[in-house]
Amino acid sequence: MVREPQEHARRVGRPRSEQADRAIIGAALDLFAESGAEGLCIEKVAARAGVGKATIYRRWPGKEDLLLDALAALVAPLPEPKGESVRDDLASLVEALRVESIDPRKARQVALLLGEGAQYPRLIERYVDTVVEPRRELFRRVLRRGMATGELRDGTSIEVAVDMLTGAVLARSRGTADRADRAYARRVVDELLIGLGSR
Amino acid sequence: MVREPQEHARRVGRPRSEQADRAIIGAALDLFAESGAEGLCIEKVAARAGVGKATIYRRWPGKEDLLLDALAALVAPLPEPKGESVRDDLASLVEALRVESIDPRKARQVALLLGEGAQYPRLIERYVDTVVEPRRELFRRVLRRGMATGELRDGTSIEVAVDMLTGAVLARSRGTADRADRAYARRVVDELLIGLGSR
Amino acid sequence: MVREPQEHARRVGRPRSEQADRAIIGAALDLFAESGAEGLCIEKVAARAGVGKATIYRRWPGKEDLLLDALAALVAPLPEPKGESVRDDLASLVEALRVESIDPRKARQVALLLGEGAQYPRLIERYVDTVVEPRRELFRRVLRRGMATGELRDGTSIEVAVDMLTGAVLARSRGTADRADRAYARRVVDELLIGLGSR
Amino acid sequence: MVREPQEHARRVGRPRSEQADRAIIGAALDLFAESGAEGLCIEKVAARAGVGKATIYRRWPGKEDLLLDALAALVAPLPEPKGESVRDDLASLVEALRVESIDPRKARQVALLLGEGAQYPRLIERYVDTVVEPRRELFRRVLRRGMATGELRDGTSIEVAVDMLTGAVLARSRGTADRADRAYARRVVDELLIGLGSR
DNA sequence: CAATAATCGAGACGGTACGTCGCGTCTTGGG
DNA sequence: CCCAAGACGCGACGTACCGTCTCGATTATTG
Repeated sequence: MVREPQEHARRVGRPRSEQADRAIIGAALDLFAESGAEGLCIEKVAARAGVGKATIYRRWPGKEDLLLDALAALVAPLPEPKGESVRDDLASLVEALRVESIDPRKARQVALLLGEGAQYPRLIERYVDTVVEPRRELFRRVLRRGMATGELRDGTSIEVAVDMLTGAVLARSRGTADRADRAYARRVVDELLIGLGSR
Repeated sequence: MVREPQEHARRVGRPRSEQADRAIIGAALDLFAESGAEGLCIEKVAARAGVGKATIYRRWPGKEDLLLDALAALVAPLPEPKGESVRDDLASLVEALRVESIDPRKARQVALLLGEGAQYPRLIERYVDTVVEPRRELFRRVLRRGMATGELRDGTSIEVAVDMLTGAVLARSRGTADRADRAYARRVVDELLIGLGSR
Repeated sequence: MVREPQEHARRVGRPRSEQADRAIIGAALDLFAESGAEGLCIEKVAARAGVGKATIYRRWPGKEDLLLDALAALVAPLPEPKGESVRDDLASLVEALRVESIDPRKARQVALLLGEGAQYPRLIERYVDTVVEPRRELFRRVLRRGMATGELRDGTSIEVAVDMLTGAVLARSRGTADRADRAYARRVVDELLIGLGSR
Repeated sequence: MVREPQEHARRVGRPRSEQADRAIIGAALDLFAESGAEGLCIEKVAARAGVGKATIYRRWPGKEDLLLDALAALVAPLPEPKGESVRDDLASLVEALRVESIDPRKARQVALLLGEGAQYPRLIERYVDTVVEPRRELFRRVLRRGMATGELRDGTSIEVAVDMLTGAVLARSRGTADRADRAYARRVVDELLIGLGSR
C-alpha cells in the first residue's frame, strides 16, 4: 500500500470553499486600496465578498492576519539578476525595491509589519521568512558572486551591504517630497561600490 | 494700539489646566507603551489621566494627533558630532539611531508615521519637518565637512549617503533575529567609506 | 436648611434622556406586537427607536428585562369593585381578566413570566409583587367583605377561592377553540358560589 | 399489486437510526432541564447527542418541534380515577396536577405553549389534542358520573368546573412563595363542592 | 464685586465595528 | 438513503470606542 503523500490527514466534513478564499482576499485588497488599513473592517470585507463574517474568522483570527495574507498576494518577486555585471544586477534589484516603495499599499504593508511586529511576533516572523529573507538572499548571491569574480573587494560585510542597499530605499520612502527617481538606484549602488572615502 | 506680545489673543474664562495637559500626555505614553497604537484609545487615556474626554478633544482633534504629540516628547536629540573625525562622527550618529531602534516605542513611532502617512499627510509632514529633517541635516553637515577637509571623496551624493547610513538601521530593525550590536555602526560607516568595489 | 427630598444623591454627568426611554419602550411594544417575543431583538428596537444599542443596554441588561418593563406599561388596573353585590363584583373582576386574556400580548406576558421564571427569579418576583399580588388582593377584599356581610359562607378558604376564580381564566386561555365568551365570568362565579355538591 | 400495509411506503436505502432518535431526545431533555427553552439550541443538542445537525433536521423542522416531542416524553398519564367517591377522585386528579406543577420542566412546558401559541398555532393545537384534552376528559368523566350518581348537583357547568379545578393549580404555580402543599387539592375540591355561598 | 465665559469631571448620546453564537442548509467521504 | 463532521450565508448578540453633547461646579477676567 502506498503511503499517503499528503502531510495532514484528510479533514472530515465539508471542505472550505476556495472560492470564498479568493473572494475574501479580493475584497480585502479592494478595501485596503480604497481606504487603507484603518478603513478595512471585517464586516465590510464580508459584505463585499458576499460571505458570512464567520467564514472569515474561521480562516483568520483578526483583521491584521487577514490583511497580511491579502498583502502577501501582492508581493511580486524581484527580478532575477542577469548575472553579467554586479553593478547592473544590484542596481536592478534596488530599482525594483524603489518602484515598489512608491506604491502606497506596499508602504503600508512594510509599516504594518515594522510597527506591529512587537505585538504580533508570529506575523512578523512569517513575513520575514517568506518575503524579506528571500529578497535579501538575492542581494547576497549577487554580492558573493562579485567577491568571487573580483568585481567586489574581499572582506566586505555582505550583511551590512544588504542593509545599506535596501535601507536606502526605506529611508527615502519616508516623507512625500524628494521621492526617489529612476536614477536613484544606480546612484546608490555607485556610491556604495566606489566608497565615500577619498583615496 | 499695543501689539499683543502673545501669538494668540488672551482668552477670557478659565484657562486650560496645564496639569491636565501633563496627565493626558503621560497617560497616552503609558498606554502606548503597554499596548501599542491599536490599544491606545481616548477613553482609556481619559480614564487613566483622570480627565473628561472633552478635555482631550478640546486639545487634539483625534487620537493620531494626540499620539504624535505624546511621541514627540520621546524624541531625544542625536548627539552633537565632536568634529574630530568624520568616520567617528558618522559612527556615533548611526550608533545613536541603532540604540533608538531597539526601543519598541520608537520602532512603532517610526512605523506609525511611515505607514499611515498616506492617510494623514499632515502628520507625516510635521514629523518629517520636526524630527527627520533635523537629523538628516546633522548627517549632511558631517558629510559636507568631510568633503571640505578631504576626508571624503569629492562628488559623492550626500543625500544618497544619508539614505544608506540611516536606512541600514531601518533595514536591520525589521525582524527580531540578527539584531544589530554595538559594533554595527562602525561597520556600516567603514563599508561605506571604503566602498565595496575592488581597486 | 431643608433636607433634600430625593432618595438618591443627584448623579453627576449628563442625565439620561427621558425621550430615549419613551422611544425605546414604544419601539419594543411595537415590535412585540408585530412579531412576538422571538421577533423582538435589541438591534431592531434600537433602530426603530432611533437610538444606539448602548443606550438600551445602559438601562436594561437584556431583552427579557426590557420586554418586562415594556409590558408593564400595558398593565391596566382591574376595575374597582362597586361594593353592592359580592356576586357582581367577583363577576366583573373575572370578566376583566377574561378580556385581558384574549389580548395575545397579555397571554405572552403571562407566559413569559410563568415559563422563564425559573431562569429569571428576580423578574418573576417583581412581576408578582407589582401585578399579581395587587390583583389578588382585590379579589380577597371582595371575598372578605362577602363573609362579613353574610353573603358568603363562613370558613371558606379565601386563597383557594382566588385561585379558582383567576385560574379558570388561565385554564380557558389555553388553546384557540372554546374561547370564553361574555357570559363566562358570571358562570364561573355562580358555579363557585352555589357549589357543585348536591344538598 | 399488493397493498402496502404501512402508512408510508417503505423507503429504500439505509434506515434511520433509532439510537440517534433516543440520543437526540435525551440530549434535548437534558439541555432543556439545565437551561430552559432559551438555552436549548440545535447545535448543542447535536454535539451532546454525538449526532450531526442534519440528522436532527431530517426528523424535526425546528427546535420547537423537537422540544415538543421531547417534552411529550415527559407527560405522565394522570391517575385513573378509582370510581368510589367523586370527591376523592377529583382530589387525586388535582393533586396529580399539583405535583406536576412543582416540576420546573413542566412549568416551562406549559408556559412555552401558553405563550408561543399565537406564533405556532400548529404546535399548541397538537399539544391541546394530545395532552390537555385527554386530561380534561378525565375530569369530565368524573363530574358526569357525579351528576349521574347524585353526588353532584344537576345543572352544573362541567366545563367551568374543569376550568376552576385545573386553573387553581395554574394560578398557584405563579410566583415562588406560597407553594401549594399536599392538602391543597382536597381544599380546592371541597370549596368547590360546598360552594362559597351561604345557605 | 458681581457678571461673564471658558474649562473642568463625569457620563449619556447616536453610531460603527468588533468577535461570538446559533440558525437552517449544504457538501464531503464513508456505511 | 443515512451518518458524523463541519463549512456555508445570515443575522442578532453584548462590548468597546468613536466624537459630540449636556450636566453642575470651578476658576479667571471684565465691566
